[in-house]
Amino acid sequence: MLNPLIMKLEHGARLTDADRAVLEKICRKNRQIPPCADIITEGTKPANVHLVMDGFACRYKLLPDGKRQIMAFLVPGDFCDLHVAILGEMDHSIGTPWGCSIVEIPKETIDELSRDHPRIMRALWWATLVDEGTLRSWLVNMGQRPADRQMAHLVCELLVRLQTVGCADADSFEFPLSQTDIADTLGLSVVHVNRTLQDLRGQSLIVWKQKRIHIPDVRRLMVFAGFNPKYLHLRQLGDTPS
Amino acid sequence: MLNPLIMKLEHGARLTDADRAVLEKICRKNRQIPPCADIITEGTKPANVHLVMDGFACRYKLLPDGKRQIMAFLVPGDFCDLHVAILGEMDHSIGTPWGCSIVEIPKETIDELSRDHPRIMRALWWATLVDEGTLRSWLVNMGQRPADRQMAHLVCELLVRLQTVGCADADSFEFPLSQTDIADTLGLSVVHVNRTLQDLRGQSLIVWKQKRIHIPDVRRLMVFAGFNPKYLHLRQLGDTPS
DNA sequence: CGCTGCCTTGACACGCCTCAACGAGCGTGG
DNA sequence: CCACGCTCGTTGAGGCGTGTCAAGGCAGCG
Repeated sequence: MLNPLIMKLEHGARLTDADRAVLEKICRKNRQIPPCADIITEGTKPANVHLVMDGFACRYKLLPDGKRQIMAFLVPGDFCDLHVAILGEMDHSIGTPWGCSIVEIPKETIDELSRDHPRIMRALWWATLVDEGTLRSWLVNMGQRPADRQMAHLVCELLVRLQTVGCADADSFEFPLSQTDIADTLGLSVVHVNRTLQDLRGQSLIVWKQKRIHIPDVRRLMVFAGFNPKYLHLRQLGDTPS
Repeated sequence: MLNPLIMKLEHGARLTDADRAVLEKICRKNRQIPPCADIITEGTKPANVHLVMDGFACRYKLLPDGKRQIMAFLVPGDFCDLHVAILGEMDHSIGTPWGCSIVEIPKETIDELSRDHPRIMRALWWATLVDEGTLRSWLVNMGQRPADRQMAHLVCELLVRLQTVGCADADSFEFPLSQTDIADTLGLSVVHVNRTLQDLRGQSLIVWKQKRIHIPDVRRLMVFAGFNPKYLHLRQLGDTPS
């Protein structure tokens, strides 16, 4: 199986074989995180940089009244805290209610990359900026779309992102989240998520069972959601260099 | 009057007098943007980098059905498109329904900075990451807070950010936006924004008239909004280096 | 076997939206 | 100088989307 980080970065920059070898070496030591564990907690300053290699994690924030807002899903190839060296303390937490495997990369390795491998470093900044674009897209989603299209949009995004790293086939992917997780992502109640989901299933837009989402007609779902993948800034691998 | 960019970056890195002089020089050629003009339009690739020096601008996205979502306010010292060299095409627009003044910085100048002034460059990345933190905070705002607290939170954020660049006094600041702009920011209808505002005024939390917002009791508003400025990652100027 | 977590359903309440109309302020042109 | 048209803020009435509360079903698991 191919390395998801490399697969992802190929969409953000042209890598050489040497670059790939360096990345491959960095990703060697996988570590399994059990379900419901935090990877990084708000207010701390992680010593290493964390990278998801398998499964799902999420950025989230807990409010004083116990509400939780999920602000991003981290899928294989995504960094948790690439920027913490610049920013200092984490202003949110990263956890995995579902379990995942990660790689811990020493900060010094990142420093070495920025010194010796400018192409890789540029690709890492590309990834950070795509994260920001994704965040903006979520904001549009929450602000302007009704619940059913919000949910559809989220599913489209995950399909494309997972395909990019080889973790989804043409019309389905594994999806370990609970309806409560979706509710905290979209700012809806669980009850409403449930009903909306039934509605989407009734329209044959999304079929979700046994921790797997299947999409009978991808194009129809994308139209329904108003999904435009441009914000992910994926370069088709044959494109001219940017 | 002091340069807002320098004032802002002082919160993100330790600058030397030489750094300040370089930044000062970069900001010399102001250009006025008339109200309702776009500074950068979605789908284009700007040739220069744009920096707001006075007034307000905003990142926004237009949906096919005409809805608008404002995703960020850009105040003096904020960059519009620092990252476009890495990302390629803009995935959203930047405009100013209210007029503002900006500086255009050639890309080559940014390249020079990254070669010759690593401290400044680091500060610029800090600014980008703070933008991302702000975006996350807006997501929490929209997802978890009712309209009145959303609005209060937005006002708190703007007060602090404008104070940082010397554009607000202790309890008030100029605010040229319309209620429609606020509605498109928070994902609410104008009518509801209007009523919520009256409610806040009734509680003496916010007084907004003649394009100026005044806050009778800042601490009370922050508590009401659940505002915690940590996400802005402002270093107090006496702090130890990060 | 009886937990416990998750999904599901129903009834009801409320926040927020839409439509529609009107008023205040202001620039423009007759 | 006033009439006009524009934008923006304000109000009212009514409806829908979504939240809350509460209960029950089902599967997984110790």
